[in-house]
Amino acid sequence: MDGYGGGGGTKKSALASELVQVLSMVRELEARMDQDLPAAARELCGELANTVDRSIRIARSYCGCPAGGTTADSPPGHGDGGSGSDGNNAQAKRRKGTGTPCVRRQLRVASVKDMAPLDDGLSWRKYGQKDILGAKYPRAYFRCTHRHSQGCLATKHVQRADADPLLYDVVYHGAHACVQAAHPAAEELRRELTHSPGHAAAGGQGHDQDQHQQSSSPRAQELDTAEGLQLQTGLLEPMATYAFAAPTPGDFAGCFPLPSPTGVEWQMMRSSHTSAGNGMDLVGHHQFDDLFTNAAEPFHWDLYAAN
DNA sequence: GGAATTTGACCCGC
DNA sequence: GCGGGTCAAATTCC
Repeated sequence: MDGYGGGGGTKKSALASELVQVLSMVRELEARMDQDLPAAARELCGELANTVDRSIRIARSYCGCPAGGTTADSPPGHGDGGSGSDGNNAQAKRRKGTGTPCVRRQLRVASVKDMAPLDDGLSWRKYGQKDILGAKYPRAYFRCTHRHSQGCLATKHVQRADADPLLYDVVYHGAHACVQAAHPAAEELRRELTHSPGHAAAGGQGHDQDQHQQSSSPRAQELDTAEGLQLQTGLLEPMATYAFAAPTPGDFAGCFPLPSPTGVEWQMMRSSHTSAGNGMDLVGHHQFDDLFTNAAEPFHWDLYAAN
C-alpha cells in the first residue's frame, strides 16, 4: 500500500486517485455482475473495500479525525459492537505487566473456507479458543510449537472480523526465540515488534501508519501473489503495548486495539432491497459467498461509511 | 503412538 | 462478578 504521509497536495492527489479507482471498480463490478461472474465480482469487491478504506484514511488525515471504529469489527453503535471494542480494550489492559509488544495484521482470505492465507509460514499450535463478548466469531489462540522445547513465548491471536467474514485480525505477541527465529517471517515480525509504539517512542502510536504501510513484507507479497491472498498491507499497523497509555483522549491509540485504520464501518447495501432507510447490512448478517452465489437478479451496490 | 485440536475450567485484571 | 487469556484433560488426526 502506498504511503500517505506526504504534504496536503500529495494527499489530495492520492485521495482523488483512490476515489477515481473506486468509481472505476464500481462500474466494472456492475458490468461483471451483469455478466454473471460472481467470483470476479467478489474479488473486485475486496479491492473496492480496500481502496475505499485507503480513501477514508486519507480523508481523515486532512481533518485529523481520530480513527475510532473499524472496518473489521462492529462499530460502537452497532448493537453488540460496542461491547466488542470494550473487549478489545480489556485485552489491551490485561497482562499489562508483561509489556509484551504486539503487531496486528488484517488478512483477507479469498473465501470463507480458504484458510491458507492465515498460514504465515511459522509453526503454531492452537491452545485455546474463546467466544469474545460482542464478537460474532470466536478468537483462536496460538502459541509457538516450540514453547516447551525451546521456551519460545511467541503467541498469536486470530479472530474473524464481525463486519467482513473474509477478513481476519491476527495479533502477534512476542518474538520467536526458537529455531524459527531465523525464519524470514519471524525476523520480519521481530523487526515490527521492535518498532512498534511500545518500543519506539517516535511515531505517535499509530500515526506512523505510513511507515508500516510501506512495510509490505516479502512474505506478505508472496502470500499476496502466490496464494491469492489480499494481504492488506495498508492495514498492517503496530499496536500499543499492554502498558501503553493513550496520549490524549480520543486519540488513535486510545482505541486500541485498532480494529481498522480508517475507523469506518463499511456496509454494502443492495439498493433494491433497501428498506426503511436503513437497508440491509449484508456484511453483518450475510455471508459474502451466499450473497454472490445466490444473487438471482442484477443489483447495484451502495457503498457508504457508517460512522 | 505421538502430535495437534477441542473445550471446559481456571486464573487474573478490572 | 465479568470477561479475556491460558491450562490441561479428552478427543481426533495422521
